[in-house]
Amino acid sequence: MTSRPSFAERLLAWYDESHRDLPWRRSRDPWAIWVSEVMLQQTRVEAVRESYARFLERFQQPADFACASDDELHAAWRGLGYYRRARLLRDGARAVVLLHGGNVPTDAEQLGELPGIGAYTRGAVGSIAFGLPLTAVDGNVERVAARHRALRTDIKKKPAQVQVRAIAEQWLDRARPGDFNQALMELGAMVCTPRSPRCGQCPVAGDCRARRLRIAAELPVRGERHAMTLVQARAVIVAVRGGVLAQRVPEGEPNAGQLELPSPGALCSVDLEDLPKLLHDRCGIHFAIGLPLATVRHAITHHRITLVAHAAEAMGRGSLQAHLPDDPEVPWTTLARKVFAKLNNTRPDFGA
DNA sequence: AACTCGGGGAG
DNA sequence: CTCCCAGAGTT
Repeated sequence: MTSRPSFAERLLAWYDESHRDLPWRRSRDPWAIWVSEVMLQQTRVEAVRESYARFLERFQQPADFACASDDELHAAWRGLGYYRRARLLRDGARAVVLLHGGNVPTDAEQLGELPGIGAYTRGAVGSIAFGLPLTAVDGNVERVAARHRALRTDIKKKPAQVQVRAIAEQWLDRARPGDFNQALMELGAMVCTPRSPRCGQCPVAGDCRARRLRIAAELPVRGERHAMTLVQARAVIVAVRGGVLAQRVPEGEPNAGQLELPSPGALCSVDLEDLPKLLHDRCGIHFAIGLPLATVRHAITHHRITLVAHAAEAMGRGSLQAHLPDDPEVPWTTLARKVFAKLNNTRPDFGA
């Protein structure tokens, strides 16, 4: 009786035949791989495509990014979200400069000790850039493993995580670990998708338990999600020479360090009558509030924000500074940019 | 173990 | 609308 090709053999044959030609798959430079892996954390491939080449051109080596300013960092990361990832990547780049002479360490343990590099990124960079026999378990791998073995326990809980690790370890092709890890993720992204999996195209469908049980689309099992919190926020638009007044988002709040329109906070529900006092508390300035100019919606983590931006005049400036609304180098929050975009649509003279 | 961080595209 | 994505750090 001839045995079926191994899981890795079938997967790699499929990958060699049909994988996407993505920019980071054309490089074996550990810094380029690292950057791509961090950008891809919780972020779609198409969103990363746009930022990736530009980032690497601006920051060709860890040492280049290690000395980036906060505003440079923000400009390079704009549109990707999770800006903390970028700061951790910079921390990691600084550690590489300080501890390893500017070269990404080829040792798995040293790799894993760098800021921002957890188990997944260590496995991805180590296997892809250096050929180390490490697994790289991400959401795709969790899903493929849960389905192939019909794991019905909560995929994010410890027991399932341990099982998925063991399965990936067993599957891993130690001759081509980097290609294997990418192939597993490619399968999750293109075939074993969260909804409507394309089992007919799957190279390992033959021994997939979930498919045999016809429960592939129901796996993996996830726990209850955090309920959405509705927020009715308000902000003011104060047009001055040189742009509009902006405040820095304080540390400890989402988007810390970026610029927002003066407001009691993007996650703070506000009645119109309370707005002047709350603004004074936050900015130390008295504002005369005018009519609403724009209403925009935005979602951040588990908050659903409806922001009303009012025309206003400021009695003094305090610590607020004027910035140009449409300058891509200014670290406006996405929420603020949505307001500007709306104003440009409804009042075409606004940006000028 | 639970919670936090952004944003957008698919279904 | 809802869900999920090449996760990691903090508490």
